[in-house]
Amino acid sequence: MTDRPGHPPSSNGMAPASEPGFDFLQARRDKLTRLVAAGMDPWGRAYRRTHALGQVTADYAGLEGCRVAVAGRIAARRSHGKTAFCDLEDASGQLQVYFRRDRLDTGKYADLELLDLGDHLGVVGRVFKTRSGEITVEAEDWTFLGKALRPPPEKYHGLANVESRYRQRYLDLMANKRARDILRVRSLTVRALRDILDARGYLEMDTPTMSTIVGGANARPFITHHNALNVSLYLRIATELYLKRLVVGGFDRVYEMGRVFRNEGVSSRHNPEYTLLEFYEAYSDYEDLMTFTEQLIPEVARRAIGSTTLTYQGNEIRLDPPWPRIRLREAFSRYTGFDFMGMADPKEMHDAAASLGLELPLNASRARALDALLDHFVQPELVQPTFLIDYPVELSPLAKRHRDDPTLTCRFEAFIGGIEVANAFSELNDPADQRERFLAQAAQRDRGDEEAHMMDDDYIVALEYGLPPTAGEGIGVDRLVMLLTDSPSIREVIPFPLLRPRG
RNA sequence: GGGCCAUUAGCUCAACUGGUAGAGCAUCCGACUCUUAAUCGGACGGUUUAGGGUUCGAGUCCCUGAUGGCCCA
Repeated sequence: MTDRPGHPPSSNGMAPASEPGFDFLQARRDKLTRLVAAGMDPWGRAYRRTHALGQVTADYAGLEGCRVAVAGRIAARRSHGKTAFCDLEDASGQLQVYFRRDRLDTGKYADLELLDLGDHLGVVGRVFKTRSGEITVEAEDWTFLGKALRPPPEKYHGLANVESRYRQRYLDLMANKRARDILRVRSLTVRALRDILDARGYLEMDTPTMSTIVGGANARPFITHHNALNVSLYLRIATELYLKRLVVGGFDRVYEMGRVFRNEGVSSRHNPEYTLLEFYEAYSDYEDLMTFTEQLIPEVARRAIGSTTLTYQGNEIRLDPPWPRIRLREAFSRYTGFDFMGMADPKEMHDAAASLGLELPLNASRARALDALLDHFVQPELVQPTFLIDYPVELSPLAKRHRDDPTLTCRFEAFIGGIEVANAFSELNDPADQRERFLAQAAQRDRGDEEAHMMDDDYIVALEYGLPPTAGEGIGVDRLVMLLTDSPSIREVIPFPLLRPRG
């Protein structure tokens, strides 16, 4: 191998020469070698910053003329012969740095040519404003903090390719401020939910992710295997049944915010794993939870996005209470013109649905049919926050029956922007009724409904020890974040959504 | 699972009815002491998602596959 002057040996085994973009990588590897030759550590050490980049701009009045130490990723570079500008970027924002050859030690200015977009840089200098008014640090010294061996995405358009954005989320975050903002709102949302529940006297618990029976929702589970015990285990689809066991045990306010896993298709509203908040409080009922929910959600919004008014997909939504409460039966009448819940005959339901343009499977159970009708005709209409209440018992195998109509349950779902955000009910605590409901579900399972609830004898035993009157609620955290960030797809609010592996 | 659409340089995008694959950013070389999508001059960069077919000739038309998006189930 022949070395060109100033160009060290190129082959360092870091990537095959056949890889696309090889020349881009090679140029950067060469610079890395030259950095080492110039006595710099290409991977850096801790750097003591006096200010985050955003702080310098925010506190300019107090910092003008002061010496600061800042650090960030090089987002842009403009060099002019004997001067140069760099835009640095960190989590707090951006800041321009100004380099002058006559203000830096010998060689320090020339060494700037070893920097690439994407590298990490520390700079010490005084804060000033340029002629055009931009707050800038004039560098007195700089420290190399970390090499980027690959170029960042295009600086102006960012990274647009949807697939790359999800597969290489770090590039999306690097290039697109909106992606960073969405995940920041997600974090603030999670914190707000925890803080509010903690303040209300709740304890956060961790229940099993793997167990031999799943329940608490209608969904197909993932199956895994424990080698030492030689048993198949399911990944949880909800936290409900364990949390209620904790209430039986005497914790009267508990919640869990954690990942649940549902073995279903992937779509803009479904990721196979997602974050579910469930909370249970003894001696309350679903009416109490409605009152709580219509306060909780606006408060979360206030803390996460600073407002209780938001725009979701073009609709302005006001979250402030009170939210209207509509009986499910009336909602069907209002939005379809048919009293679907008053129909006993499956044929009648089928024909009425068909006249609205929805073909129900002829063998659909009443529960499935109502579910489909709700999805199609009611849910999309519920743009402003709305509680649908009093669901039929077949749709709600874990909810307490209504005192004055035992075919209905004390249950609500909250919808905002056409998205189901919360599902809650007064918990069924009659073990005999619970057993019957499980048996009814088991019968549906036998008829081929893989999403029907499993029989859980151990849970029945727990109920026999006495679950106090309790109200429980589940909130889809991802969907809530979609609303708060005006994201049409759940993938936007999940840092690393599931994608099919590349062949 | 079904339908429709997309995939072109590292990134963002062009390329009309089939006729030599281009630009901007980035990179490299050169100029430039307040620029900011810096500017100016030059250069490098392509298995057009993969495979097959039609054709004198395919980024473009046809078939099959891959991945993604939207809609439906």
